[in-house]
Amino acid sequence: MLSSRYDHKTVEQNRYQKWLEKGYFIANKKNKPAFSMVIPPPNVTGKLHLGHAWDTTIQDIIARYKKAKGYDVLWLPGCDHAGIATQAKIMNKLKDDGVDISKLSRQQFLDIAWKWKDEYSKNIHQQWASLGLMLDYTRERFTLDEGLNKAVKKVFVDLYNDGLIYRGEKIINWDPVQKTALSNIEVIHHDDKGKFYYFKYRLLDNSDYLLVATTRPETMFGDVCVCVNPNDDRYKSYIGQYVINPANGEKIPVIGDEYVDISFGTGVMKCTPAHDPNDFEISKRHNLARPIIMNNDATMNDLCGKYAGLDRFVCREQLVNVIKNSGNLVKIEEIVHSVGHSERSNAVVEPVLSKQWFVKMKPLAKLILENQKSKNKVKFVPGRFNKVLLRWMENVEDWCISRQLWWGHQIPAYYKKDDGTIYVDVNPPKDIENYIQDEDVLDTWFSSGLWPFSTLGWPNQTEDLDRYFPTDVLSTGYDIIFFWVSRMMFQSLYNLKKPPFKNVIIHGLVRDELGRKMSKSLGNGVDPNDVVDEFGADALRYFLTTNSTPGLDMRYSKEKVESSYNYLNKIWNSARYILNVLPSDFKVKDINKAKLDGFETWILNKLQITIKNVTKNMDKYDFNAASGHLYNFVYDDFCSIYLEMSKISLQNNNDKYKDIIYQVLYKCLKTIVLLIYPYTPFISEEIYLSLPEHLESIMLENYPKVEKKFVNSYFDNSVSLLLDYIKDVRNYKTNNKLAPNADCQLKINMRINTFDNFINYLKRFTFASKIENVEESLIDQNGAIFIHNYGDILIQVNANKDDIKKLILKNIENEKAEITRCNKMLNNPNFMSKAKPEKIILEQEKLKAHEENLKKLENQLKQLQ
RNA sequence: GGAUGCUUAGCUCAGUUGGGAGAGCAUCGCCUUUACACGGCGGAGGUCGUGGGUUCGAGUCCCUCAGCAUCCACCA
Repeated sequence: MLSSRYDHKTVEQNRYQKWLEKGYFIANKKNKPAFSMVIPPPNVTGKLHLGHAWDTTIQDIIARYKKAKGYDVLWLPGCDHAGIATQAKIMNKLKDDGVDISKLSRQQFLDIAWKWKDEYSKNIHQQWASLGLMLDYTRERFTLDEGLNKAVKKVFVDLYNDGLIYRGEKIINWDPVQKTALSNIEVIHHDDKGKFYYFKYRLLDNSDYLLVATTRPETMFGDVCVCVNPNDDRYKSYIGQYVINPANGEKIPVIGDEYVDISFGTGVMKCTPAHDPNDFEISKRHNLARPIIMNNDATMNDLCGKYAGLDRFVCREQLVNVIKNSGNLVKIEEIVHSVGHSERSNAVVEPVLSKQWFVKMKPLAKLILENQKSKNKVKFVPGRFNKVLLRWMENVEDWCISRQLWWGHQIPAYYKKDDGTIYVDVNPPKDIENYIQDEDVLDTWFSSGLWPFSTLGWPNQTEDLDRYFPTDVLSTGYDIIFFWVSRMMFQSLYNLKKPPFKNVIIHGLVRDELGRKMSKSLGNGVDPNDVVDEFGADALRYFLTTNSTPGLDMRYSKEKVESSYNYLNKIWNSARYILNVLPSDFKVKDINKAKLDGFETWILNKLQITIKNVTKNMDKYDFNAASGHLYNFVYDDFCSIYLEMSKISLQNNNDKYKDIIYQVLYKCLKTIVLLIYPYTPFISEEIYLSLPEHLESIMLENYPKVEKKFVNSYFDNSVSLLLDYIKDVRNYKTNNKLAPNADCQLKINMRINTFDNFINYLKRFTFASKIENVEESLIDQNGAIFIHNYGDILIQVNANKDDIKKLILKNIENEKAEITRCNKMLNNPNFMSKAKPEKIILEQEKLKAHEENLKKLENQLKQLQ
């Protein structure tokens, strides 16, 4: 028996532990078709946020739904080592603890990091448990574990041998705080206030100068020339001459290069090959030197004279002053321009020439582009994200994969000590003592990209790989399509010749109640733990998955979590009522449909429609729509109508029919619980286990199926009629300031078949003392008449004649408008020839009904006058 | 500069092939009726961003413009 109030804490307590102990989460049902997903591995840097809760709840709903549908479901958990983020966090903590980081060895650091990882993955496990996620922990993996390392090394070596990984010197994005290279997409561009400095680069004889504008004066120490467009008549003649760099007094040539945009700025550009990607390209064309002028912490180096050792921005300020004093500063413009920042440290990224490892992207991008034209196309939900991916892949540049960190997969490249010969292999060279392994590690996303197959045992041909790969669904946010989805796709297509998943469900971000992105600096983050504590995991899960549209952001709303909670309370209490009303010797029996009366036929039909609609939308991963159908059924059809009506039925029927009502109540309740179960497993399990007959757990149940024998809409019209009558009387009473239970007498004129007890139901819900069935509706001079589309009710109360007249006139107007509308359509040759036949018949029937109503109304109006 | 998404009730949002505008919260009135006051019943509230087009018919399809948001590329 359920307690009198829905209390999420008692419902959710210990439940997860029991599911775990029973092994319900473990995939191994070999006799069933396989269905698999891998979790997007969260970073071991902190707590899970609402975005994780959203993403994983979507997956849990799918997992539980598919399991109930008869699949052998594998949902594989794991965490990501998150190289830069984790290393930075650990280093900061060590600093705070007073540890001298400079004295830390690589191995010492790694020992600390692994302990950190254990601690944080423990937190993550706790959060997964509190959300109720159906994860198969027997297969849990970590992106830095041994198996993954084996996969990473193999992929690196294969790509290297295929010429798709190379080591080269290029301009990369340098994070001077983390002191590592970054890939292009780890750089966040946003508009910052800046300055545009105009400097004179004077000719050697000081007869003239070229005006050069720059936003980064400190890079002038790396200038090797000044460029103009050879087609620019203003400056053509300067090509071949020399000018003086006002920063260091060095003489540099003026060269012509068509890259220079004649219409931009002054039309003269300084060229700093080691600190700008475009300048680097120019230097290749003109065979220029590429001096690097900064240290790896973005302080100036020895090439910068007295500025050596100064931070780049301090240097900038001082240098500008010096040049100003020398008379070579013309003006400073305040501008807003886009500046690249490190995704993790937020430091201004310094473009700098550096030797790094790269993945050659064009051939790999081609694999994706071709796959998305083939039968094996990965289906994106919503579909537009496929285009987002393709557009990016079409323009993708080579991927810088080496990171100057310790926490990650160390690159399996070895350099011979004497001559630097490179050796790349999954195993170290035999004469390892003659080699040094590359110190760098790989970008975290390199190993995440192998996640869908490395976790299943690849490169070994394991049973799991055979059974569960490719995975069926991947769910993730749109913010990591480029980082992760694309990389998994080409890695899988390259290494396994198959796409890694069949469907990708893309969702948005969870924002705060004001629509702002949740962030630490704003302090507006909502901790899922707090929400679970206050409203329960079920309410949170329901809120997250039913208040959003696929692919769009959502706002967190405490009100809506609360409303979800109230919905669950509604289900809880309806269950409590039903379980209370069922006789103690209740046994589940087949319902003989031949013996069903109106309301039972009606509700069972509604139930079938609900099962159909919910299932249809579950299959489309449209959880908002699916839950909406159930919600309407629960509130409107079941609780507001059937449950209330069944109270009357139970009073007015014999024991035989009462038993049918019990069976129907039971069936509805059980079906509701099974349908909502994927969303809200805890409360569903609790109610399920309270049912008179049940299995060991709702997790072993099958998903409801439409029972065709109960599809029967015969009584729909009469139930609608009854409900309309009730509603109209209530409405009438409210509008006439009568108490809901005020006595009234009804005269009704029924023109359709109804069912037993129709009058009893009507009486009970309108508090009518007398109900008469009359041939024609009449206006009673003592009371009001109520006019209805299907029939008429005469409500005998003391009412104002004018009000009645008004009401009739209003109804006449409505009917006329409807008739006009119908006529317009039916007289339209295009409608008649193009519309579906059933639509035409429908319109004709409507027209007929409206015309009849109009006649009656006009008749009534006449009587009243 | 390119691309995408959004604009519907006071607020937050649904609205699936074009065929009588919906929910939650808020609000107003009535009801403590024996599942639920975390409730029930009834109501009020919308020229569906602007302007045009297609259509018998447009929140829905096409075009224009505006505002907001996001992504990509970026000029020194």
